[in-house]
Amino acid sequence: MGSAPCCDKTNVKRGPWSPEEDAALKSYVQTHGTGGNWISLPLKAGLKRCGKSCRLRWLNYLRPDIKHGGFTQEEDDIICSLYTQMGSRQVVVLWSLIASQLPGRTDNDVKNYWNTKLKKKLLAGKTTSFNTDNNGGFSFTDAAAGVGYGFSVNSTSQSLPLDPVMRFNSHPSCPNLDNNIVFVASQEESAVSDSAGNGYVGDTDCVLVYAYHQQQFS
DNA sequence: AAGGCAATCAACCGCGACTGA
DNA sequence: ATCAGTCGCGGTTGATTGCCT
Repeated sequence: MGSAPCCDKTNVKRGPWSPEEDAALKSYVQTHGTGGNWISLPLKAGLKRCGKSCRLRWLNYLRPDIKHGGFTQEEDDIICSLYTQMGSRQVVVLWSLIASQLPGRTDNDVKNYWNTKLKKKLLAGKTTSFNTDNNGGFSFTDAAAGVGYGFSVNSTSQSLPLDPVMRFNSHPSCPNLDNNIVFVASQEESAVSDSAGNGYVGDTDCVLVYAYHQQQFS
């Protein structure tokens, strides 16, 4: 059972907001507040918009404390640092949590900034590849450093953990990278697992990972 | 000048979580 | 305990802008 639609999509305006709509929404919220109900707000404010759209517009653009413009180096560092800590522990990145550490920035801002700028910035630096085979074996290559590690599954390594990071660290020939591996993108969603060892499926050709050390951001 | 392409970012979508009746 | 309504989130899309040829 999915959620009930929040509005009649045939009767709401979509797409970019006009200055008039911005003014109407801003004026209404500043005068009356949201009333704890975004769904009924557009009607009261005289807007032909979906309540969710109003909420997003207010939170991401119209709020008085929103900071517009480019990110500072300090903000870059905070985002990278938090992403590193989260990315190695879970598949879903909590953009709202990262944004909460950056006054005036929204989760949408941070997410966009990461996807368009920071991710590429890191890729241009120390890039690595993570390859798996059909038996659960894998290799780890750091192109920038010109170093590669890996192993094949055999009778003695079958008991390694499912989680690729744990498996990597469990293997005697591999360095213990622990928090410094971050799973950023994969060719198959199923190739990404959480650090608890759940859900990793090694049926993909290659999982791209970034491995970098904390001191890069210190 | 114009067309193609890539980058950017505002906005939308879908779904799980939460809350109150 | 259940259910409907709403919120809030991450992921994705698409319009716009700017650059390059």
